[in-house]
Amino acid sequence: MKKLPRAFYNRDTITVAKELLGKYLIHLSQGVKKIGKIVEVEAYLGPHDLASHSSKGMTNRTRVMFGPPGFAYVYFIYGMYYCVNVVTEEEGMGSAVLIRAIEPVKNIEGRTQGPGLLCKALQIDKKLNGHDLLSDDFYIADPLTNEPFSIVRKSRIGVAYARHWAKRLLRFYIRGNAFVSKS
DNA sequence: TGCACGATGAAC
DNA sequence: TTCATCGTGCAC
Repeated sequence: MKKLPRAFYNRDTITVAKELLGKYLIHLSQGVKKIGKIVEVEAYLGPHDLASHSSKGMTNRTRVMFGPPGFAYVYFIYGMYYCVNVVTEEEGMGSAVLIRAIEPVKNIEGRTQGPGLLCKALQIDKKLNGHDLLSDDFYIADPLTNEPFSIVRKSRIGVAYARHWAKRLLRFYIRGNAFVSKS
């Protein structure tokens, strides 16, 4: 499968978010190649986006978000789950796309509907924070066959605190896909 | 040094 | 609607 090039990530965050739908997220863990198809994502635009972690500025936690595109930003939340993001746009922009759900393709056990669950199923944890997605053990690739689908655009989940930014339609998912976390 | 609060998920 | 559970950011 063809790994997505750095240039794919170095573009407008909303464009990257939409184009990530249908792509394969691949993690080689303990010799096992786990593959999931991305079916739901959310765009986090940068420091001006009040729902984005980068709105706190560059801190020890958000450092990776402000780094170059095509790297993984993995954070720990609610004392029990990890969430994966893909850094987008030029270095310093603080923008990223949160992967919210995947459809199991290969070697996946457990549920994958939701950012916390998919990380658990793919065995993604803080060790992968700052990992290059052009590496050979954790990356995103084009699927072998592309099936057409339509995209649903909704507001993001769990960001009510972000005032008007909570209303922005920055969540995208594959219409009708059974593995989307919330319709 | 302490504390309030999540880009969640599951149970009640 | 509540709870589990802990790292982070910011107030003191």
